Amino acid sequence: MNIDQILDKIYPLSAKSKLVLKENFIEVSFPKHLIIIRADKVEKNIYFIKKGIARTFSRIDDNEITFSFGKEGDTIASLKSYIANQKGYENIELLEDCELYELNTENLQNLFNENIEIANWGRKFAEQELIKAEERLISRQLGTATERYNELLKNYPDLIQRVQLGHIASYLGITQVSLSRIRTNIK
Amino acid sequence: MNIDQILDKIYPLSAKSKLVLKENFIEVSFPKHLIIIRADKVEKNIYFIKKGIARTFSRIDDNEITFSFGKEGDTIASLKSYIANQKGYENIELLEDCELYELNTENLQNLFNENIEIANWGRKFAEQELIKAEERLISRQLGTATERYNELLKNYPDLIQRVQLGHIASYLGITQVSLSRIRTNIK
DNA sequence: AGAAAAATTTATCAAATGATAAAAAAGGGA
DNA sequence: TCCCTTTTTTATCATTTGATAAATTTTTCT
Repeated sequence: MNIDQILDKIYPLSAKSKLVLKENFIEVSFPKHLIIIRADKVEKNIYFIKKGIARTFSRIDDNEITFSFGKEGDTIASLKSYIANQKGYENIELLEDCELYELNTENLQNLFNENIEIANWGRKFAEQELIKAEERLISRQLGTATERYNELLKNYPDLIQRVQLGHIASYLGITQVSLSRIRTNIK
Repeated sequence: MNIDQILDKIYPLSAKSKLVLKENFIEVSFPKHLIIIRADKVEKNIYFIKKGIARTFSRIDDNEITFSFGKEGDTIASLKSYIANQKGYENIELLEDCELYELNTENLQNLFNENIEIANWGRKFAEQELIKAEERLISRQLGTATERYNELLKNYPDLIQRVQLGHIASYLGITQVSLSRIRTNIK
């Protein structure tokens, strides 16, 4: 998924504004297992996934909780850093070798104040992330772990192939052992 | 909490832009128990709470799940309606007699395209809701029901006084009976 | 105030999940 | 390929939470 597709999906910009915004992106590659965003740091960059997959998680006294998975076209960001310039809650780990579009956000605030199209692009970006956050919140609260696992299988059949079970278990809010049990019963 | 305080808290507007935006608000009062936002409808209005308290919830085959509580200064909105003009996931019920600022959103899209300050106000509004949604998602996933109840008590001591236990239980993701049990053990 | 409705507590039993440990299977690197 | 590490499965027992029902307390309405 290329940068034009990613930008257009958020909000359609004029050719001119798009050029101005695109100047702030660079294309980068990072290896599997890299933790690209750290919970204890204020991050200056956000990323859009060109190719690969990532997961957002927090560590709570020895336990890891996975909040979301991101794939091609999705965002990798410390929202607290991006929005409030404060250190965030989440770590983000690359689960495959990834090609990313990196956006340094220091200059973005100036663009928001100068260019109304880019301001609205930023508005839509936040709004779309907000809808996704709400959907995650709702799906997490609905039904049993078994139901949520089946839901996940239905909506993201490729995820199971690309992500290890322990991460999926922590996404579902159960232990890896419980998920293994559930899978046995489904078969 | 008056409308100027609410608007300023989101993003500081020039006097002129603030007047333009404020023209779209009206002050309204509604009684306790009213369901002001319905999950099965596309809602044209969003609200800010001047006085009172509300809860956001979904009904899933006979069970109710409370996603959030809102108090003075908070927003009451069907995010899907506001952002995507589609029917939302959530019902919103007033838990007290409420005084609200009602914002009809049909004209808001035009303002976003015409006034860069208001566009940035809308951006900040979405960003702040996004941070809140993320915090809810994280807090819901952390620790046992007992820990989450104690956390809630610490952060919102007045909530217990104003909201009935069944709603708090469904917010914590447990049954009312379980919460009652937990409270007995804490004492 | 008094009656009716709603909310909360208490109790019992069943089901789901956690914690731990150990075995089996899969994956990665020299 | 082979060895070592990581991941997944399986098993056992303890704990938490759910479902249901009934009793008690609180709230609401006239």
